Amino acid sequence: MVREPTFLILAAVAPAPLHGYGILQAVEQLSEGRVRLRAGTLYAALDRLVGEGSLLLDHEEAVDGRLRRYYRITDAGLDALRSGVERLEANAAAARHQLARRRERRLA
Amino acid sequence: MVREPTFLILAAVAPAPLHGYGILQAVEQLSEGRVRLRAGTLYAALDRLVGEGSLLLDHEEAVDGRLRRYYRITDAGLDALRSGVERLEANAAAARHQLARRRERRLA
DNA sequence: GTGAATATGCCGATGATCGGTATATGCTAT
DNA sequence: ATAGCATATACCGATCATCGGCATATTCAC
Repeated sequence: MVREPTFLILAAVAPAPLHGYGILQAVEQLSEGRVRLRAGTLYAALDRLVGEGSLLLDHEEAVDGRLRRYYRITDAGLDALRSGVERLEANAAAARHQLARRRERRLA
Repeated sequence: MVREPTFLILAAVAPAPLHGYGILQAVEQLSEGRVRLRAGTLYAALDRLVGEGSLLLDHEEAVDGRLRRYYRITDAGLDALRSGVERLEANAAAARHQLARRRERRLA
């Protein structure tokens, strides 16, 4: 399964191409501050996701002499993200069901 | 974050004490066949979860000369499971939101 | 002029999971 | 009878994503 940082990186890039540092901030917002990516995690994940075909380098932009490398999500990346969403929801629902079974058992 | 196999193990044990092999089968059912735990993953996770205080050894039972070791979830384990559920749901919702933003952008 | 934000990237360590193997019993089909 | 499968626990080395820290360079604010 795709892990939390990778999942949120894919989610961050889904709407439109975004550069590394922008992804860092987007992930923090998306997760309401719960997940602050380490730079090492981010750039390693970007390389890996490009290698897998989930992302691709869209273009590079120089802003104030600082290079921005924009990544775009691919169809394969979208598939991975969508199936990840379904998987998270299925696992959450299964766990909720188990917690409900526990409550029933407690009352019996 | 708690990973998928660990999360499903906690969910499996939530309703009532269960032994290792029973957990293996419960996780497979809970995940609708998507997750088949390796024995190594399972027993290592059980030891780890007991060490963390999320599970504890409830009792041992001998059935047909085979020892069954029953594990029970603790209050700390329930807290971990519940916050895991919320986290999965929040991440799934955030990703769905991003996918919707993408669709809006495509149409514009 | 010091520190924070922006921006990318490398590196070693950690740790959960994978995949395989070992051991032992009981059941079932050939 | 015996080979294979299910039950049941457990160890082992390998993999790999993430963590945590460090390096580098520029711009902006105090």
